[in-house]
Amino acid sequence: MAKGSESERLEGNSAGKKVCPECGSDSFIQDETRAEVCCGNCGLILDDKIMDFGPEWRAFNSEERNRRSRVGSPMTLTVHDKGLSTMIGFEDRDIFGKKLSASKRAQAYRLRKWQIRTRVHSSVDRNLAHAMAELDRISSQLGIPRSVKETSALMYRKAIDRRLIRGRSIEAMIAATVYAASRIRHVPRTLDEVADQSRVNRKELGRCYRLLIRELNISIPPVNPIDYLSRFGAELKLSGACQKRAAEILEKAKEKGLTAGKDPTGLAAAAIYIAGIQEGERRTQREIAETARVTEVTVRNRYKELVRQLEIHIVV
DNA sequence: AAGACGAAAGTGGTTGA
DNA sequence: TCAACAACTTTCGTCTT
Repeated sequence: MAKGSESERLEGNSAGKKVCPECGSDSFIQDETRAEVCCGNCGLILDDKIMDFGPEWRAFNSEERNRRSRVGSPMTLTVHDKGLSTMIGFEDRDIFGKKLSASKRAQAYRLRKWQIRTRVHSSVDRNLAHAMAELDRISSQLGIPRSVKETSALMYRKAIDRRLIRGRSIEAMIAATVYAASRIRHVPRTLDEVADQSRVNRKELGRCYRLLIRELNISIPPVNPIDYLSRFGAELKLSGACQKRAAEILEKAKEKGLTAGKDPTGLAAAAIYIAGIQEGERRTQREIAETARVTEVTVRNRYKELVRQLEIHIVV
């Protein structure tokens, strides 16, 4: 729902159809509070100078001024202090580069000491600092857009509040939030992909994920195979038309109830195989199976099924 | 020779008693 | 807790392009 309205606005603002120069995807995420537009598939930031078109509120007191001010660095949840703090520097010089007096220097030293103590040395913050570093690592490995990263970070913070982290590994819980967030934001990664990039095995990851959604009362609908198309399509260098064709096939399959209980990656792979043949961009079953991380047999079974049930005629 | 096909046996996860 | 079960994987021999 939100995704649709975002991309509509984007297309409305620009002349012609916009596609990501990095991966060719045409889904974008627009974030006015961060003044950014990024690719919904690979997370490439396409425009970081968009205007805030919100009303120019006037402020009548200092509280309102703080709330309504639209300058300053953007807030982010992926840094353990949300990126808002000012660090007291290490050089004992003032802004003009002049040496500080002895008493000022002593004061700066004390401030620094307390800043470090309060910032990183409380156990929650230490945990968060570690977790956010891991989140950075994992999401860059998986090529995950920043909006998903923010969602993960938010979930992790909630998990800490609900005391779900103690006694469990930070890596496992972060990986679980990444998996969950990628599904929520419709750029799913498979359990295996996430597990491969963390030091957690698939089983443990699955357990943490289930715990997370149960305890935080999050309901995540089953993965829609269509959500995989842009990523697999980009990896296989398929045209937009071909990806669109694959999406149509999956829509029809869904209407006919052929998708229930089937591995969504396998379905996406099969649809891509069929669409590739129809659009003259044939890829072998093995190539597709590899990118979708299923076996050729699965691609084959699904595609045979689709062809039969949807009465698709393929001219080879 | 590469790709596609399909049978058969094996695997991990879910369901229901 | 266990067995039945469906979906998927692995493996392999055969057919097609």
